[in-house]
Amino acid sequence: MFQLDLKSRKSIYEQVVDNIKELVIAGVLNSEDKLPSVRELSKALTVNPNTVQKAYRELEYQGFIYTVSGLGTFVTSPIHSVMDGKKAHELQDNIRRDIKELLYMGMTRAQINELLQELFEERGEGND
Amino acid sequence: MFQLDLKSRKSIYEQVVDNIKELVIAGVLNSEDKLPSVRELSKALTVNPNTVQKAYRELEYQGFIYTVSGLGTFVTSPIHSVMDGKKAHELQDNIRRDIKELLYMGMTRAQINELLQELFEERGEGND
DNA sequence: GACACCGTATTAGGCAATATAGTACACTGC
DNA sequence: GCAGTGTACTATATTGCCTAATACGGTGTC
Repeated sequence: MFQLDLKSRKSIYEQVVDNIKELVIAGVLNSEDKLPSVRELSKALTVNPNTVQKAYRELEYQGFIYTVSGLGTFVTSPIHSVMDGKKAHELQDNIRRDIKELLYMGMTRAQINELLQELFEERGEGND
Repeated sequence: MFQLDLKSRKSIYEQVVDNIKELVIAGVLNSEDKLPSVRELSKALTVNPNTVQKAYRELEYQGFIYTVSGLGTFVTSPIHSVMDGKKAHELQDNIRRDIKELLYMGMTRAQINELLQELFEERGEGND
């Protein structure tokens, strides 16, 4: 499914969270898709089931997945996690902080606009 | 100088790093300004001198400040920390990741452009 | 009901990072 | 010399992460 970087400063469960989040956002995992079970994924990654469980709990808290006891865990449809105000705020604050730092380092406004342009094109976004 | 949030998930030294970084980027602390001494700031924040020292070491590593033994620590002129490739890359990756997440959550391209617009205006930036 | 699969909870221990405390050393300017 | 600066070191307590092992309850199949 994905690889772990044991040399990373990030903890394992954080890496699991980030990787799955990316798969969902990129559309590799779609709404209502079933995720690997805790035991299955823990075996595949050769980590402890508790570690995977912690990652799933975090992903559920963030609204990306939901679980049905006895059945498994599934990808939430995006409509359910729409604009959780607090989270959107945090993301925007992060972006603001990072862009300010890039500007301080000498990056130009044009270069930043270019970065966004590439992102939008990559997603085949419209103009709204 | 600033306040610490002891309830935060962030460690103390990280909060010190972030706060000082913001002061530098916002222009509250200017190039060649002298920072409070390790002992002075640790007393003001009622934390251990070692914790402040760790924060200063990190800020020096990131290129925001420099130290002269026996004299103190000072703000680096921005020209010295220009576009450290690795760091700029990390920042851009962060921005990419956060914007993708915002788009997934339903934020529109227009709203994101607006966010940037506000940032640029706030800084009184030109058009390049 | 038996069984296999799911998520979940609990307890325990090891390890690393964080923060504290205290002490010591080298450098600079007066 | 002295006061102020950064820096280094040891030791300790606390916290978070990760592992290990075990147990419990829900669901679907037979």
